[in-house]
Amino acid sequence: MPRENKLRNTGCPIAFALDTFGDRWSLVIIRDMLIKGFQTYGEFLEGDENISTNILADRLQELEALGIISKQRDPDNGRRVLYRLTEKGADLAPIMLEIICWSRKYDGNTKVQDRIVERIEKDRHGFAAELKKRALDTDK
Amino acid sequence: MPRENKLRNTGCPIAFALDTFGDRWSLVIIRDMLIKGFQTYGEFLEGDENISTNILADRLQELEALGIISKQRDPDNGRRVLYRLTEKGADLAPIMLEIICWSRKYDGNTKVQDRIVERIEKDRHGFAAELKKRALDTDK
DNA sequence: TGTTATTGCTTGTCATTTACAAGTAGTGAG
DNA sequence: CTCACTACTTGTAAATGACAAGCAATAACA
Repeated sequence: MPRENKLRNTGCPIAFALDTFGDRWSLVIIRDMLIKGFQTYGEFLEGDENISTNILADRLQELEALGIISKQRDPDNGRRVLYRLTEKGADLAPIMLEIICWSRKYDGNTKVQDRIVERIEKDRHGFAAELKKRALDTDK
Repeated sequence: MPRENKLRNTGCPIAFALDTFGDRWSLVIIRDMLIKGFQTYGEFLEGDENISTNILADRLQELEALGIISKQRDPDNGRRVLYRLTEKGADLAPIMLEIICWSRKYDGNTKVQDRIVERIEKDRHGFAAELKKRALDTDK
């Protein structure tokens, strides 16, 4: 399906969200930024899941076009590009946390630190806000 | 990518979840079951998003293999097959609700009834539990 | 009991996307 | 002014997706 016909525009929030990040890689990149604090192409590339370089480049461009992330040359090192979450991107934190809980319940292989889980169960909202703040504070 | 190599198995809950429902259609089907109460192939097929019949058949089989849904012939009408969410599937309700909130915030075209949004904001947990219960109670 | 309609699929074809490998371009450091 | 680092682009073969058509089992009806 060509990219420009990708949008379903049915008014359904689930369809809209899937048109935005409904693929195998977008949320992995967003996780890298939101949870792991990654900011560069190289960091994404060396993540545990071994994303292909062309797919990574494509997704970064797409996520930027969708307003989920922004890019900027590193002022301190001109050959480095810094990717950061926008507010729209950082607001995916609550979804991310619910996904973590679900996977932990149903995947024996999933590893999540106990303190993370406790934190989510005790105060999802506050934890999401903290992740969002941290992601946005790397801005200048 | 061949289906059997699809699993990343990195221990990351986000990657696990995406390996389960990280595509353009799986969550749409689950939404149909969880929110709209759809149960049959024909209902899914006639949904607003116009899913292709081969993709639908493939996803239903995959979701069943993953333990997200179960299928059974309708005892009252032998040419009909009833698809239902398992507990694993119904437990996706909290994720679904967070997605609804996010899309409503960022997609001007998204239509969600005000009472739904109020219900989510007021008591996410209780609302998710209600959706789950309703989905599982269609069982016999 | 034979015909027709309903329901849930399968098959075929072509376009698009993915994974993997290799190569290129701009920047900075020595 | 060469060399390495960082962020990409390009090429290719295989897998997946969308669209259209057809098939099979069950049930309703004559």
